[in-house]
Order: sequence, then C-alpha cells, then structure tokens
Amino acid sequence: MSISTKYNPKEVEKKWYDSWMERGFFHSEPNPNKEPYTIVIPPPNVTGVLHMGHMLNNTIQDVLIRRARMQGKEACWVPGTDHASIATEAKVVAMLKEKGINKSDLTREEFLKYAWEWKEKYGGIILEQLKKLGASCDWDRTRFTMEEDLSAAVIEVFVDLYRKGQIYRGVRMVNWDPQGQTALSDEEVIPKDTMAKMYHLKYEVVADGAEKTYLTVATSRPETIMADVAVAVNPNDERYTHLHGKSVRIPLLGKEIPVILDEYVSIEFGTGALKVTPAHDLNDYELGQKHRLPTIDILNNDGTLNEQAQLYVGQDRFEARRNIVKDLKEADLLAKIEEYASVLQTSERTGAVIEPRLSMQWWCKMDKMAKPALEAVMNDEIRLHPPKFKNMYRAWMENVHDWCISRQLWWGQQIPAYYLPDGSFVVAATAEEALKLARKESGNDNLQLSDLRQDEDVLDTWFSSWLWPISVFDGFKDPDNKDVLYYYPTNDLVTAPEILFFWVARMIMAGYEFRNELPFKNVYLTGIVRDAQGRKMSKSLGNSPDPLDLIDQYGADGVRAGMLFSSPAGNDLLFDEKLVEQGRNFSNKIWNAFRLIKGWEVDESLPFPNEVAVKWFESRFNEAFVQIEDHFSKFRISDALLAVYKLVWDDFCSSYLEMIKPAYQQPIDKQTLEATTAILEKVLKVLHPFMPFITEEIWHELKERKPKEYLIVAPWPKKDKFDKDIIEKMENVLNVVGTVRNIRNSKNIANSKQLDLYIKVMNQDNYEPFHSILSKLANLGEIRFVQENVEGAISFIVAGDEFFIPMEGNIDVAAERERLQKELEYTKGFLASVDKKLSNERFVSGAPEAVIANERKKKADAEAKIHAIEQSLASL
RNA sequence: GGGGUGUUAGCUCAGCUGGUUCAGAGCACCUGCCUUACAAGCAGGGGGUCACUGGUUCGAAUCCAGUACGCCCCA
Repeated sequence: MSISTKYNPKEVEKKWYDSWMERGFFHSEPNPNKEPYTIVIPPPNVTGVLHMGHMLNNTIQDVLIRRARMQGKEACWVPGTDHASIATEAKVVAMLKEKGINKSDLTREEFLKYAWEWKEKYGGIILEQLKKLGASCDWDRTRFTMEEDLSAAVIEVFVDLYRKGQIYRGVRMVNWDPQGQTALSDEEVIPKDTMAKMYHLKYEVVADGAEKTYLTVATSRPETIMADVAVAVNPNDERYTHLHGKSVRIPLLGKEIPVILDEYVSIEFGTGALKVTPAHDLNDYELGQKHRLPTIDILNNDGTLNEQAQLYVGQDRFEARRNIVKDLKEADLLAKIEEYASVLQTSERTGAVIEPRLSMQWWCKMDKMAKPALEAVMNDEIRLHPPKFKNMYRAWMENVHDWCISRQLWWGQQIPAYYLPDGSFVVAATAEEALKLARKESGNDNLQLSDLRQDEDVLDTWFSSWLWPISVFDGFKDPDNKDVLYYYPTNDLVTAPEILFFWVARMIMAGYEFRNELPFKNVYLTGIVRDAQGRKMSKSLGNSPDPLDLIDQYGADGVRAGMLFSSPAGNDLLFDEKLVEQGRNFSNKIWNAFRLIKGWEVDESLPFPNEVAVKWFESRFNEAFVQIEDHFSKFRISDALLAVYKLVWDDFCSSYLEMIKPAYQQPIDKQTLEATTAILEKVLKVLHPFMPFITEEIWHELKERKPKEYLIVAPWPKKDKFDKDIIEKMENVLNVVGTVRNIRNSKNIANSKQLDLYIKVMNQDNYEPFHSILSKLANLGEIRFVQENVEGAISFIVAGDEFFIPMEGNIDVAAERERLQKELEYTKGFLASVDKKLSNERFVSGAPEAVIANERKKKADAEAKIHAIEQSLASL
C-alpha cells in the first residue's frame, strides 16, 4: 500500500463536499424530537468577494454548527446575501457607463432590470466561495434581502412602524456630491489631507456709537457667508463679553444677524468667533436648531449659488469663493488669510468636493425600541462574547440617535409613501391601498392612481437586514409557520464588532418589536483581520491575500485552523501566512498518524502489551475533552482548537503512538490496533468541526463504513470519567523520559546508544507498570530498582524520586558537581521563600487550608530534594 | 472633547474567582538528528522586574487609583 507522505487536500475536499451535499447532511427540517440549533449567516453583500474577514467569521460559524450537528441537535445554518443598495448601485452604474449608458437616461424600471441581471450574474459568487471553505449551510434555505417575500416584509414593517408613529420625515445633513448630483453614505466619502486657507472676515458690530467696530470671524468657506444666520462666541470668552446681546452685519451683504453664546465654540480655534451657517454645515445645523435659528440654503444641486445667496447667483461655489475674496479685499473686510492643514471630504465616485447639505429624509425613532434591546443585553438574556462589548453597547444604546432610513437610490425597496397633488402624503403597502387612503383622507373621491406619486427613495439596506433572523423563516408573511416557531429565536450569531450597532442592536430591537422575543442568545464578536503590520486588510491597500489562493495552497482545513489559531473573540487577528502554514502542517501531522496506523499488519497470535498506554490515553482524552467542552461553552473557540491541537500532536502522536508503535516492519497485536482505531475515531470527532475534510477522509479510509455512517453526523463524544492517578504517574514517567533525552543531548550521546536506568524510589508501583514505555521512549537497556545511590552515575530527581544513569566511569565529575551545586542553591532559595511564607503568622491564619497544605508539601518536597542532591554531591 | 478598551518572551496572543513547583502557548531563534508515519518532521534548549508609580491584601500579571503610550467608537 502506498499513501502519499504528504496530505493532498485538493483531491479530498471536493469529493467530500459533494458527498455531504448529495446526502443532504446540511439540510434541516423542524424535528420536534430534536433540539434546534440555529445560526443565520450575516448576509454578505452581493457585490462582495470572499475576503479574510468572511473566512474567519464563517469558519467560526461552521465550527459551531458542525459541533451542534454531531451533538445530535437539529442544526440549521441559513445562508444568504444582502442587496447592498449603495455598493450594488455603484457597480451597476459603472457597468452601464462602460456600455456607454448613463443612469439618468434610464427609467427606474429599466435601471432595475439591469441591476437584477447584474445580481443574477455576480450575486452568488460569494456563496460559491463559502462552499470551498467547507461551510455546511443549508443551501436549500438560501435567502436574499430583496427577494419578493423579504421585500414584502420590509414594506409591511415600514407601514406598521409608520402607523405606530415610529417613522417620520425630517431634515438631515447629507454628503452631497454636486458632480454626481447624489447623496453619498459616509463610507463613500474619502477624506483627503490638504492645506486650506482660513479667511479672517470683518463683521461690523451693530452699535449706536458713531465709530465702526468689527468682529473678526475665521472661515475656510467665505462664499457661504450669505447663508449665515448668526455668529457664535463662547460665553466664557472674555474678549467678547461686550458683544453679548449685540448683533453684527454680514460683510458685503450688510444683513444683520445676532451674536449668540454657546460653549460649543472653541476659544482657541480661529478667532474664537464662529459664523453659523445651518444649511451648509452639520455642527452649525445643530447649533441652529438649539438656538432656533432659520436655515438659508444658497446652493443648487450642481454646486452653483441660487437666488437665496443674492450675490454671485449662478456661479459655481469655487468661482464664487474667488470672487468674494476679491470683493472682500477691495471692501477692506478681509483681515488676513492663513494656511492651515485640514481634511477635505471628497467623493469616492467623482472626486468632487463634498458639500454638506440639508435634505428631507425618512427617520425611524429609536428610543422606545432601544429600551428592551438594551435591557436584554445588560441582564445577559443575550450574551455578548467577549462581554467587554456590553459597555460599548450600553453607551450607544443610551445615546441612540434616530435612524435615517431613506437613501437617494433606486436599488432597494422603494419607500411606500405616496404624495398627493397637494403635497400631503399617505403610507400604504400598495398603490391601490394608498389610493383608498388618499381618497378618504383628502375627501376627494375623484383622485386617481395617476394623481399619486410614490416617494423616489429606497430604504437603507440595514432596514432589510435588521429583520433577517425573522424574515429568513418567513416570520412576517406567516407568523405562525412551523419553521419560524421551531427555529426562532436562533442560538448564536457570529459577526464583527464594527456592525454591533448598525446591525446587531437593530436585530435585537426588531426581535422584541415584531415577535416580542430575542433574535438570538449569544453574539460572538470576531476581531478584524489585519496584516502583519496591523493594517486593516483592504482591496485598495492590496495587503489581503486571496482566500481562494490560500485554500489552494494550504487546503481548506489548513486555512481554517490557521485562522483560528490566533483569534480570541473580539481581538483583532494579525494575519500571517505562517499561521496557515502551521494549519497545513497540522493536517499533515494528522495524515501521517493515520498512515502509520493504516500501515500496520495484525498478528492475531500476539499478546496485548499496551494496556497501560491505552488506559492512559483514554483518561487523557477524557481530561482534555472536559477542557475542550468548557472552552466551547464559553465561546473560546481558539482555545478549544489549541487544546485539540495539543491533544493530537503531543499526547496522541508524540506520546501514545510512540508508546505502542511496534518495531519497524513488525506486526501489531489485534487488541492494540482495535483500541488505537477507536481512539483515532474519537480524536477525529473532536477535530472534525475545525478540519472537516481531512477528518472525513481518514474516517472513511480507516474502516468500511455504512452508507450513512459519515463523520459529519457521527455522535459527538460524551464527557466521561478519567483516572487522575494514571495521568499523574504518566506525567512523571514522561518527565523521566525528557530528562534522559536532555542528558543524551547535553552529553552528546547518540540516540541509538542504549542507556541503563537505576531508580531509587519509595513506591515502585509508580514506575513498575511503565517499564516498557520508559525503555521504548528513552531507549533504555536495563531498568532496575535500587536502595542506595549509584556511584559513577549521572543523577536526577523527578517528583521526589531519584534516578541514576551509570556512565561507565567516563563522567565529568567537575561539570556534574557544578550542575548539582547550581540546582542545590536554587532549591535552597526556593525553600527559603516557602519557609518565609509559612513563618508568617498572618499567612497561616489568613490563607485557606488548601493553600497552606500546598505550601507545606512544597516545603517537604524541597527538603527531600536538597537531601538527595547533597547525597549525590557527596558520592561524586 | 466624551466614552470604551488595551499594554505579559523578538513577534502574535493565553493566563477565567487574587493562591498548584517561584508566568504559558504558537511562531521565530539556538543545538543535535534524513532514527523508514511525518524534514510540512524528531529530540532538546535559551529567552519575561507581567508599561510605569502608588494603594488594598498574609499574598497582585490578576483588584483600585494615577501616569505614559496605543487602538476603537461617538461628536
């Protein structure tokens, strides 16, 4: 038989993924006899391609779902995508541009047709990529936030909340791209560091006195003075105390505006006097609201000045700036011009300088819905992992702002508000209902459908995804259907802390608002995947490896393990290809352990020499398993993997297999092979959630399996008793082995040369049963128990017992003396520190019994050790 | 500016309720091995005043306060 010495993932992965799919292992149906375990995927953008963040996130979900499936739960992982209105619309616009088509030349319907075509073509790519990773989603349940049923849910919710008074229209500042003539989301705005000019303008103080005085105001945008409605100063600024209650005149325009007082104004910045232009600056807008000031909008959509400005009407904002600076100079109203470093907001799409601009938007009230959502997290009904995010969550929820839910786009659910000819509007799920409502409310029965105009805007994508845990089970369309009743509330959600507020908090709100129940019980927050220099991975930086390349190179199992090695919950992961390499090496290690076992011939006549080794490993497995389960229960996935890793590599491969391994080309006895096969099966089980492909492959290679007997659905091990005594004894034995190896190494004794070992010990039972293990692992010849110290030997102490390796006279007495002397000093120092503790009256009376007993044991051990070392020194 | 969070080996991180032989992994490093499961490996080794300063305690990496530096969120 020849099995490659290197594990080859490529051949294996597709085979098993297809096989799992064919047999329907991923598919779930409500089963009253089983406990449901449900995860809904954080739906990736249809525009997205798999990046490292997805890899981490979905690996964790797959680990959780696979474990639950093996635990015999009805495991259901619902996949899907979200329509990502802004990103998708941008992609479609770009695609059309390449074809020479302008969005503005198309009707809404024509544009949406192109958008759907684009979605059908590219929208599923990311889900196909997840399959390469091994994600065991129930693909029959794949949903999309803009499909018919989910869109209907969005509209239903909008109408419902509007009727409840939770949705309203209001003015808000948006990022306006005058070139693209569209509003942009914050994510589409690119800040650029630039040198800007600060103009110091002289505002004449309105006073009864004859002599003109001025208040100097600094601004970077002098062309906006026509939209000024006040000048604000800090009430604590003594330079301006005399202006309290006064007013000033806008330069050139001569219009009188008040001087207002607000602590918001920074005394140090500029001249300490701030012109307030509510229509063209967000902070000014808030200031204006607070002081009940009017807003004057002087800009057209294309960035030119309108009639409101009175001056420079029709000129572009930058042209107007040049002209007004010239005019101000001539009128001697410009005190000075300063250069200063500032950040210019520009459009990602057109590069134009963004204009903050007021516009009418739709809003969803948050305060009422936030209350139960905050409580649920604070009282741990919903647990955040790690819990440090509770504080962040609370801070946000206690100061929650209303949610702007309208977007000036076409790709998305169109807002179901219908305007009447008189400008009033009605909200209804369909145009027909809207018409009925409009007739009723206006009292005008002659209104026709053609008289109504539906709001142009669409809803924010989050307004779809906040319903996700309910809508994927059709919980709006049919609130009592068997799926939603069975699977909702879901169990665990795995996502990034960046969207804790945008998404997680809102899902919790929606859960309570629409089903009166939480949407999930645990939220596992992953970190951000960064590169080795700590930079966030991004396409523009080009510092992100292509996950599919990685899978190609290292295997999906290797990549999965590599991602998890260094990703404690909530901490950023500094990705290094070394990690994935380690993951691949681990695959290879497992593969070779399997090769070893698979290669053995059985000789049925042989006795069973490995009872101790088998017993030990079984205990060791059970001990480790308790730990692994504990890690899982606390969502310490990385720790769980590490515990499995050590169990497999150190205990199973380095210790157990070395103990039972027959000499080269020798057969093995039947009992050992059977026990070892059973052990390997258990090991494969705990490995499977992390490394599904290689484990399924070995599972089938190990034995003939029945048609449905797959590892993916094999029963998860149960917690079992373990023999602490044998674990402790083996630890000592392995310690002895390690020391002997160390001595070989430091004395340059070849591994092939057998050594003898004499043991001076109180209780022979501690070593007697381990004879063959000792001699095999340390390559020993004679092992003998002795009563007296052995002359001409190197000695060492493990757990209070003394060991001697005779050196046939060629022992370096001086070096040996020095080594022992060093150890003696060290042990004496240690004893002194223990003694100090024990002689402290307050320690003895204050510390718990167990701690004191432990200190006493340390003291006794140290004293015994000192005695032994002194004896050895004397006998040298 | 407000809030959050972190600082432990060269690097990335564990260390859970303050107390198990005087702090643990992995990677990197050093030494020796191609010993037929595995060089993607084996055996062994070195490396830390737990950011700093104070406090609480019999006892602090762990709790508290302050300082310094870093990151995140909000404005």
